[in-house]
Amino acid sequence: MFSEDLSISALAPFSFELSAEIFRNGDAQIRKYENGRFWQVIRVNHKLVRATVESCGTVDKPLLTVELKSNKKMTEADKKKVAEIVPGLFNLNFELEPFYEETKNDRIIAQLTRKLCGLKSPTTQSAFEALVDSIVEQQISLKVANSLERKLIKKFGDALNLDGEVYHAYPSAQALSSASVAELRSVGLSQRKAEYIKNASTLIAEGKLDLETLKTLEKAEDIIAELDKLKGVGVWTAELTMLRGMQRLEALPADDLGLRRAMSHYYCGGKPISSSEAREIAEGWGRWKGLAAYYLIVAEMLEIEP
DNA sequence: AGCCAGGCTCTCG
DNA sequence: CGAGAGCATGGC
Repeated sequence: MFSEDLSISALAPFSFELSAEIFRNGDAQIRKYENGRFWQVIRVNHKLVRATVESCGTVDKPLLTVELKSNKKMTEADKKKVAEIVPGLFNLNFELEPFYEETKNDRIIAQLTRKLCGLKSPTTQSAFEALVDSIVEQQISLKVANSLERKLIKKFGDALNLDGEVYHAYPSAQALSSASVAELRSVGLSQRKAEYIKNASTLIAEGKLDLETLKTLEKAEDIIAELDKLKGVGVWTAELTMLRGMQRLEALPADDLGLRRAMSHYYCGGKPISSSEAREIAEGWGRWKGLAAYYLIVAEMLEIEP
């Protein structure tokens, strides 16, 4: 087993503890945060590497240490690649101050951002992962979806064996493309979702769809429109893919039940709201409405009141 | 037991 | 076109 260490800085303010909290009840073989340590398998130049991240700085002077373990020897080029990948996972280079400035007129968001200062939203290593997860999560409860996602990852994701402990990377588009619909269904997916996932994976594996280019489009609405063309992908799935997998935080997923619950909790005394009411409330949230939405969801999860 | 859960497509009228 | 059925599994 080979081991390497490096340290990575982040734009302040950044709270690693708050930002990693969302992974607390993750799967230890996939991605988890526990006792101040976050780990997951990442793909680095075709090698599988377990990255373990800890904070050794503060919110105002953030610094992270990353420990890498692999069965293959890692080069300087690999370490350099990790120094690009890890900041993406936690949006380390996103500047929060302009976001805080733009939302200061919304009393509730302003108070929550103060209590959650330094919280950044996570991003999957590839946009593909966010797309597939979002398709899996359509309509069903998050508990069911998480169970299906874990099965999908463990069945189709490459395994990394370190000292007898097995970890899984997220399945590649190639792996899900070459699986049969029946195999995909065996993890509990419906016929339709298995077809959607196989279809999107095949387009990507064949180079007919490039999500990593799509995410650079200037207008968020163009990204959503492009994703929406995929079979099985509507606006909700497109917005979640963008927010979770493309570091594009402009979209407000107003159709999202979880967000509407959080908004109703903080803005309407728990009375259920429609998606158009959600859009009205979010008028004052500035440019990164998806990030404001994330603050609400995390605040609700941590039972923080303004 | 049965209904709903962080949607979407297809089919009818 | 708008409304309605169907989907997979787990929790209540």
